[in-house]
Amino acid sequence: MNQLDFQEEITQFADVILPVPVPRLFTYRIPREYAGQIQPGARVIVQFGKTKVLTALVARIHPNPPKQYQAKYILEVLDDTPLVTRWQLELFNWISEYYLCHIGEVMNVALPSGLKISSQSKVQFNPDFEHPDLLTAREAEIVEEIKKRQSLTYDELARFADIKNVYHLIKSLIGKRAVIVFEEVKEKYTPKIVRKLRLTSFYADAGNLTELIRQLEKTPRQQEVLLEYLRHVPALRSPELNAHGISKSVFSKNEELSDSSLETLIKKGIFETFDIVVSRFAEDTGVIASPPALSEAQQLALAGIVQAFEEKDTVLFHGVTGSGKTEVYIHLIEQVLASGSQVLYLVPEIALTTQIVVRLKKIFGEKVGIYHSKFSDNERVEVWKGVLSGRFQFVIGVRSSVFLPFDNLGLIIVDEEHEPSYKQYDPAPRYHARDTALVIARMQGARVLLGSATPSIESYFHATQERYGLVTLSERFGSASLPAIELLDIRQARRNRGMRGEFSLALLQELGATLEKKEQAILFQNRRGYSPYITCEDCGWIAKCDSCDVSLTYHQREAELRCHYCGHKEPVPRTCPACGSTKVKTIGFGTEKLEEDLQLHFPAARIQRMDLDTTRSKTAFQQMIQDFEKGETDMLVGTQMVSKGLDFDRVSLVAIFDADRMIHFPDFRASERAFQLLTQVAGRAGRRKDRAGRVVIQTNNTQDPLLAKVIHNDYDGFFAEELEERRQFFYPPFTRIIRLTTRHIEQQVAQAAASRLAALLTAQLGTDRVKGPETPLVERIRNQFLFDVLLKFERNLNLRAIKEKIREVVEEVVTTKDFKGVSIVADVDPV
DNA sequence: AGCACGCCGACT
DNA sequence: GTCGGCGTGCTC
Repeated sequence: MNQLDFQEEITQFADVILPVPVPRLFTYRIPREYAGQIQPGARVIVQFGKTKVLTALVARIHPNPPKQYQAKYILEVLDDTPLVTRWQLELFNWISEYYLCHIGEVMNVALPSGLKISSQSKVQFNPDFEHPDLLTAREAEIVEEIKKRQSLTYDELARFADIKNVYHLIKSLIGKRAVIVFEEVKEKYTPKIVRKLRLTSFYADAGNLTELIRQLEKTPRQQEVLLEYLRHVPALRSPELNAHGISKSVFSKNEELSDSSLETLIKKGIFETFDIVVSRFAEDTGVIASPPALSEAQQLALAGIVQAFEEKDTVLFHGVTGSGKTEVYIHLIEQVLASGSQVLYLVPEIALTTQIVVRLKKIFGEKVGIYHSKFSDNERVEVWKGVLSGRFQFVIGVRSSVFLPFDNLGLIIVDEEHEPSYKQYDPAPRYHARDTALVIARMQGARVLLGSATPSIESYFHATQERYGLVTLSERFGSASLPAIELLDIRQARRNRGMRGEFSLALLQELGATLEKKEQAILFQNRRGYSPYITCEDCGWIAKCDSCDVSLTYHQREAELRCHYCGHKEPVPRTCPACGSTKVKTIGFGTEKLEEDLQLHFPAARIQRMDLDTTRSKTAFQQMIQDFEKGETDMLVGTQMVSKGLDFDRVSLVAIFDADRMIHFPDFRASERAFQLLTQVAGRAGRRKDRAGRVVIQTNNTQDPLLAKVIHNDYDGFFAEELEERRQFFYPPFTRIIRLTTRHIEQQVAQAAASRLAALLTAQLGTDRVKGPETPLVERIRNQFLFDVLLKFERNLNLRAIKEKIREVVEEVVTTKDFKGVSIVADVDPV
C-alpha cells in the first residue's frame, strides 16, 4: 500500500461553524464517499442535537478524532467548491473575537438566508394509526386537526391546542401511535425560471414554415399567433434565432391573441415550450457611458489619492458637500477594475437609491452587482454567486456586503464613512462595516478610501496622526458655491409674535419666495410622527408606553399612538384616561405636523413627506426621489433621510428645525452628530452654480458655537475643539469603549447584575477603566430594565486577552443563581 | 437558539 | 394520579 492509499483510509473530520449561538466549532465525521472532496468553506448538512438539521460551514478538515465523544457523520455536502473564501473564514473569526460574539452569529448575518437550509420539527398524522379508542376527546380533536392540515409545526400545534408547552401532548400522541414527528427541510433559494416558446425543429426550416403559414389560412386565429411569433423572432430569415425562442408570457399577456389557439399549435407539434434559468438581474444591453470629465480640482484630488495610496493603505477623502466625490470614485474604480482587481463600494442604507446606481451602471455595465436590504433573498444569493464566479467584479452595497465572497479586492470605498448606520446593533454581530472593511483590506492587500464631507472624529484623527493619507477637496463642483447659512432666532421671534406654529415669519417668507421662483425647498426635522407627546392640559397626564420608559408618539394619519422603541400601537384616547378631561393636546412636533402646517400656509404647494413611515414600501422612496427630481414636488419634509447623499439640482432653500435638540442630546457624540447632520442637510442646497442656495436654521440660541462652525463650514475648527473635549474626558479616539448592558424584567435584578459585573471587572481591569453601572437614556425597553457598564481602554492597548476576560466575567454573572434570567449584551465601539 | 427532559404544583 | 408550567442543560 503506498502512502496515498493509506491516507485515503484515514477517516477525516470537519470542524464546522453552526448558525447558532454556541461558543465553539463542532466536529463531524466525513463519510468515506466524500473523503477528499470537502473543502473548507463548503456548506454541509449536519444533525445537531436530537432532531435539528442545520446547514453548517466547514472551517477546517483534519484527521484527529475527538477524544471525549463520538462524532456524528456529515449528512450531505452542498458545495463541491467553497462557497465562502478563506478570507471570509478568517474574517468571521476576527469579528467574533473583536465584537465579542459567537462565530455562528457571524455566519448567520453573513450568509443570505437563501444559502442556509434549516429544518423545523413538525407533526404529521400516522397513516398506520390503529387505536383511536385510546385517545381522549381532546386528543381526538387535535389529531383530527393534524389530519386535516397534513402537518403542523410545534408552534401551530401549541396555538391550536391553546397550551404553552407542547412536549407532553406530543409525547402522549406518539405513544398512542397517532402521530409521527418529522423534520421539514426547506431549500430556500430557487432559481428564476422562464418558460419559453419556439417552433419545433421541423418548422424552423424556412420551407416548411412557409408551407405552414399557407396551411393555417383556414384557421386565422392560429395563423395570427404564428405571425405574431414571427414578428418577434425572424425564424424565416434565421432558423438559429428560433432556438432561443421567446418568453411565453409575451403571448399570454397579449389579449388580442387567442390562448387556446396557441395551445392547439403546441398540441399539433408546431410550437414547443421549454424552460431556462435566467438571472434576476436584467442583462444590460450595454449602454455604456464613459466616465465623467473631471474638473481641475477633482483631477488634483484623484492624483492626490493615487499618490497617497503609494504610502498608505487607507486614505481619507474629505470633500465638501457637492464637490463631486462620486466622479473621483468612478475614475479610481475604473483604474482598479482595469488592473483586474475587485472593487467594493459601500454606501449607507438610504443612499443606495437609483441616483447612484443608475449612474454607475451606465459606466460599468454588467460588472456591477448591487447588494441591498430591499432585495429579495433570491437576488442576494445571485449576487453572492456572481461575486464568486467573477461575474460581478464590482459591488455597490450596504453594510452587509462586507461579507460577500471577494478574494481579490483591490479597493474598498466607504462613502459617507461617518454614517452611524454602518454600525449594526441588532442582531449580533454588532460590527462596524467601515472598520470591518479596513480589516478585509488588510487581509487581501486592498486599499481603502474613506469619503465624507464631515469625517468622523476617529477617521480624521487617524489622518492627522498620519496613519491614513488625507486628501481634501474644498470647492464645489462646477463652481457652485456653498450655501449661505442664516440663523433665525425663534426665541426672539416668539416674543415679538413672529411665529406661526413652528414657522418663523422670516422662514415663511423665504419659503414663499422659493415657491414663486419655481425652485424647491427641503425642510428637515429629525423626528417622525405628528408629535412626540400627548398630554392632558388639566391633570398633566402624558401618554406613555406600557412596556418601555418612553412617551408615545402621536401619528395623526393612522390616528394612533406609537412607541418608537417596541413598536407598540394604541388608539388615541378621546378623553384623558386619568381625569376624563377632553383637553388632550399634542406637545412638540414631528415631520407629520410640519407637513400639515406647511400645507396650510401654502395650499397650492406640492408637498411630500419623506421619513420611515412614508417609505416603508420597496418603491416609495425611489418614487419620491423621482418626483422631486422631475420637479413634481415643491417641498420635501423629512427626517435625516433627506440628509444622505441626495443630489438635486433645483433646491435653493433648506430649512432646519429643532437644531438645538440635536446639539444638546446627552451623549458624548452629540456635537459630532449635530455638526455632521446640519452640514449634510445644508449641503443639499445650491448644488448647481446658477442657483445659489440658502439654508435657514431656526434656533433658540444664535450664539451657539457649534452653529457658528456649521455656518462657516469650519470643519477644522470643529474638529480641534471636539478633539480637545474628547481628550479631556477620556473618550474616543483617545480610548476604545466597550459597553455592557444588563437586562432583566426586574429593575433590582438588572441593577444588581450590573453592579456585580462592574465589581468583577474593576478587580480585573482597575477602577479607571470601569464606569457604572449607570441607567441608560431609556431605562426600560420591552418590559426589560437596562443598566450599562462602560469600559474604557487606552487606544494602543491590545484588547485580545482583555476581551477573553470580559467573556469569562459575563459568563460568570449570567450563570449566577441570583441573576437568573439576566442577559448581557456587549457592544464593542458603540456609536 | 431550540429542543428534550424532568421536577413540581394544581386540579380532577 | 394526571396535566401543563417552568427551569435546566446540551448540542459534535
